[in-house]
Amino acid sequence: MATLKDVARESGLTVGTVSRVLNNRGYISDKAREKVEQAMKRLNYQPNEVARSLSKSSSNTIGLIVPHIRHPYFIEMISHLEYQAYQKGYRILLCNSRNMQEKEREYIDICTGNKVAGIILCSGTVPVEVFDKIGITVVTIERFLDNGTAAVECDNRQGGVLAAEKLIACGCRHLLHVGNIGGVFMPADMRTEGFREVCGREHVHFEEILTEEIQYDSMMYEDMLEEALRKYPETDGLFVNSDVIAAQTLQACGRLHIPVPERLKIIGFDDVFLSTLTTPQLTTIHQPAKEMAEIAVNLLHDSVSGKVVPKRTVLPVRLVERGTT
Amino acid sequence: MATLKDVARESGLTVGTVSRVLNNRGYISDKAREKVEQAMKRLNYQPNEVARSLSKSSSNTIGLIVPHIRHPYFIEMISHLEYQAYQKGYRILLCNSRNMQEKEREYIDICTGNKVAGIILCSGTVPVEVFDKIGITVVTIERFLDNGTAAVECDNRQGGVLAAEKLIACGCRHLLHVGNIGGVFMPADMRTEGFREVCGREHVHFEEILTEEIQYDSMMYEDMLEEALRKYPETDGLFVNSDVIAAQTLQACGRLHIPVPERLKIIGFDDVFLSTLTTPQLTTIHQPAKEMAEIAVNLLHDSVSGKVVPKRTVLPVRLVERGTT
DNA sequence: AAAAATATGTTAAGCGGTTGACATATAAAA
DNA sequence: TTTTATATGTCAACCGCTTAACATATTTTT
Repeated sequence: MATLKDVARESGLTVGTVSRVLNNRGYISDKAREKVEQAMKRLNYQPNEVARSLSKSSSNTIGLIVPHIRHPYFIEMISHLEYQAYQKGYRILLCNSRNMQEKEREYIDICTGNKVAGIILCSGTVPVEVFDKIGITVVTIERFLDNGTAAVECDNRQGGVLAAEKLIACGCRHLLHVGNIGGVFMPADMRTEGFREVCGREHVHFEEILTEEIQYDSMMYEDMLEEALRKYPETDGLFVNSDVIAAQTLQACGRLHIPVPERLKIIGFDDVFLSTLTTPQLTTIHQPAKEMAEIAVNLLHDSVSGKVVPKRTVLPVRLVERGTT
Repeated sequence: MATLKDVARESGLTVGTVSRVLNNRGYISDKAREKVEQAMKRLNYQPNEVARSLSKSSSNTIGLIVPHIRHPYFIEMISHLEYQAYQKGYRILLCNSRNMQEKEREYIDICTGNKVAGIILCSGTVPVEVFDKIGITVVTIERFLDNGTAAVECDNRQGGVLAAEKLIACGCRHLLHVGNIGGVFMPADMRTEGFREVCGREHVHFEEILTEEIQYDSMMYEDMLEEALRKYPETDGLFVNSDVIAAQTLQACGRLHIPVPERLKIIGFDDVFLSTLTTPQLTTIHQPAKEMAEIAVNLLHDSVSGKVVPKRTVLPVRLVERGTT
């Protein structure tokens, strides 16, 4: 494999000049640039990114920490983030915390050890202090770190509001909401707030169920939903915190012979690919994942470049009506 | 950030000894190991993987090249591969070729530039020669490189056989198969072979449709399927090359008022998460993604370690019967 | 008691690119 | 013509870890 030195020799220039060309630094004539490029082509030169990273003590890799690769929401995020990162010359080091503090910690160490440019954090099992110590730029997506870390989120509260309003407008009077387990605060918890607010204002009765982590990890919500629908048989409107839950609710409804949307209306959250593949298709709250990903990468890039970045970016959601309402 | 030198000073030993401890090389006494570990803990030492990779001119990162992150099949693969890699001390550099030769080439360059330990290739838009040149260990999953590269695949032909036999056993007499577009050979093409074979042997009439890349990339098969079902209205048994296609076929059937499985039976392929979320749930050919991922990582690891590895590993598939048959 | 195995130290080159200090040469501007 | 901007060369340190060569000391084995 050819090195910078080889390119210097081949082009009749020095490493200094070649490096200048490579990094667009200082004075370079078109002639020199041309010569260097020719030489690189002839030698099929491939810069050694590892050496580069070492000498700059920073790579162009972004550590992407998610709690769950297979969860449709994170799939969308990963996909969009990869694309945005690629566009800006970053690579993605994929870190799956599996919602376990230990694994998340290890992956954080791996990120620092690999001198990532920054971390995009979609997981949240680790205390803030850990991030304070490592001295790496972090941007969160739909997570909250209480130390001023730049965060990108969607308007979760508004999502809850839209869902409740829609269900009530559809004539539902016995609502049920499946939200996140308490514990650490997450932006997604605000969905519940918005939902409660509207129900209160409109004097509509509602019940609440919080999902456990084990369900989140395994994406097995079916039994829980079946149980819930048995417990609250009068339920005629359901707002759940993800399309995965909504899809599994449909399965449960099938078993319980509850016609949707006739006897039960369902609204999910995220608007992922899956939501158009169920029968009926899911009415859901659209989360602008693409834009969130783009903004997250931009924030990271700007932040790494020393720019001042907004600490909080909230993007609008919207209701997408399909077949379950 | 503490360096090896700091650890050496702190432990009262030399870099040589510390490095020996870190890499489990040469003679080390338990006392020395203890001292080093204590010092590392006190200094909160984190080895600089970049420096390590530079000096070994190889990192512990695996370049994972997929053609499509959002496609349910690759999601499963990515998820399993991440886990297996993590278990063996490898990281994942996520590369999405988007089924474009140019992007795949670029990502290959990125992999070499980043001195990945090896590449796991689930994409296949680039000619073999490219891989011959780069001198990096490659393992393919469900792809074929005509240069002896180790490949992991499932028994695709058998999958086609099982599907055809099942449909025929269910009484279907007008079969339709949706397979891959021609062009480059892929193991998945063997599904079609197996299917044809059984239909021929059993004298059952069948039609074939090949999907275009644009559909694969966008995962928009619905219109195509609707058209196909219009073109072959007598179809009573359908075998498609992925669960995504099967799920979208169900949507098309909904619009065309074709009852499944009463008037049309459908068998998908892959057995991904999605297949239990449609209505009815998908009968499908189970691909042992977890095992394939594990084997792929093992092959890569062994191959990198200089061991001789099998050039071809074929894993069994099985029919999973659910609601569409 | 001699030989071999074990354990650590010392030193320094090497991985490949970055960067700064300083020198020098040419072209453009004042 | 002098000054200034532009362009390149030279040299060497540095990023942090690995590794080989060689020396030396302590144990263990024969």
